[in-house]
Amino acid sequence: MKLYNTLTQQKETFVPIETGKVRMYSCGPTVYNYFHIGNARPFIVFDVLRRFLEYTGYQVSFIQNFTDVDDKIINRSHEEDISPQEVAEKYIREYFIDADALGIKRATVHPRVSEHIPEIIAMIQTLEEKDLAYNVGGNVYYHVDHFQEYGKLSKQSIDDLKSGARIDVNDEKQSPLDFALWKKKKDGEPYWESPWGQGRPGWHIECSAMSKKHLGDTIDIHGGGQDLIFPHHENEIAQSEGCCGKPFANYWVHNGYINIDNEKMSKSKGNFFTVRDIAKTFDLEVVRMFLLMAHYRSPVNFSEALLQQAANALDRFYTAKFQMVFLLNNAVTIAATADEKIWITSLEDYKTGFLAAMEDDLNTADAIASIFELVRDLNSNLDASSSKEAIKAGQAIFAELTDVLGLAVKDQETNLDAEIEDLIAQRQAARKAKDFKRSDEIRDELLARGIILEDTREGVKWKRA
RNA sequence: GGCGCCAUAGCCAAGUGGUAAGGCACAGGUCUGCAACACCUUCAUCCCCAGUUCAAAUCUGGGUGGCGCCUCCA
Repeated sequence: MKLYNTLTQQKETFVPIETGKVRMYSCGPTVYNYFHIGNARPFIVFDVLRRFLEYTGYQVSFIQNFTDVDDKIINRSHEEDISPQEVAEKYIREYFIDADALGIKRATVHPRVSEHIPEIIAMIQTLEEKDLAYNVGGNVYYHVDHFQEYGKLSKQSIDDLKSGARIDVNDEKQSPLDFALWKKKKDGEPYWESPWGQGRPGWHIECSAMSKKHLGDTIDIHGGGQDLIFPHHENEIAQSEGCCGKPFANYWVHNGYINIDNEKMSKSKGNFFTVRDIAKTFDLEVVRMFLLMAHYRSPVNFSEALLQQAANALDRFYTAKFQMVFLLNNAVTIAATADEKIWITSLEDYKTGFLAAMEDDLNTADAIASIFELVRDLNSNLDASSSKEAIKAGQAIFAELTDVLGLAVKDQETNLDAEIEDLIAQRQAARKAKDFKRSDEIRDELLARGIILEDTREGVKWKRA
């Protein structure tokens, strides 16, 4: 497949380091709060990339960290009057609740900073030995001027960065661009013993250390939001390549922002919606659909109206999926006819289109268009006279494609209250007796209870509103 | 100041040289007791100007408008 590589600023054919295997790392959340929809985008995008790579036959080692040592967590622990560890534990649990509802698979490993302090210390020591780090009274900084390639990811020269840098009040640093690898302990903060005294790691070093530990010195794909390109990923490169003397990641993949009224959504701007809040109004699968209907690198605007559009679109998938279940349960013929066999073969075209889209820099928008075309075909060509073989073929290709995207994964509910079942039966009796007034009353009442009835050619069906 | 991104129908959104995918909404039709679902039909020449080319939404130059990074941030 082809992936847009931020490092080279062009689409490149993906070639893994080791045949058949992919090592990828994606920056995970700082666990101090519920995550917002802007955070959700990379989680979903890289989940889909991972699924697609697995679908195409790769064995994927996918690492997504939890940042559980951080200023924001410490602040939160003071606010909530619990320990930083408890804050982190709490929001890691909450992360999984939302991530599960978004259809995000668990990473191969979800490493935590607090469990990698020895690796972090070792890495900083190596950087010190290579004259890429210096200690100022317990604070250790990265010596940016000593890393020749600094700026290669963000396409900035050190001089340009310096001229753009805000005045730094920290006069310990030899250059304003130098960043902390190890922070000296302050009162009321968690700390670990180190060669430089008690303290804790800086933000950037954790990803370098955890990536190295779980995936090795050079990885295939490193992902994250575009806002991490500088300084975070630039600094990761400086640390990892400075330490190991090898390329850190071959492909740097960055997703675009989510905007509110055309402005970037971010916690610092305060214009954000947490996924947890959205879950009150929408099934979170709708959020997944919404995001995948656009290319991962384009900015997307967020609003409830747009989410509703996505919800309606997703309904189309489910209507087709459930219709096939219904048809299969009622089908009388087993084997496909000659015409059906030809039709079954023709379904492969949708897969071809889907794959071409996904292979072109993960074009999920185009891939979803292929699924919509498939859905129209299924709706047009499968009916009560279809054979089980044909219906199963339709189900198989639909499931195969939607599974790659993690969409339309839910099964139809089958259990209804006896009372509601009874009402449906009463309505059927009324309809038979041409008592449409009564039958419409019942339909309205069920709608009020969140049950939508549809009288199809094959009989009455229901679904949740 | 440096670096980068974007501008396609009412809304969303694919499309990097050959005369505009898909979804939502809307309208008309088939189906239905009605409705819903489904299906059929209708709905754009791609921000502006100039250029390259037999041919450009797609390449080049210049505008206009919007956004992002350079500071914690997905």
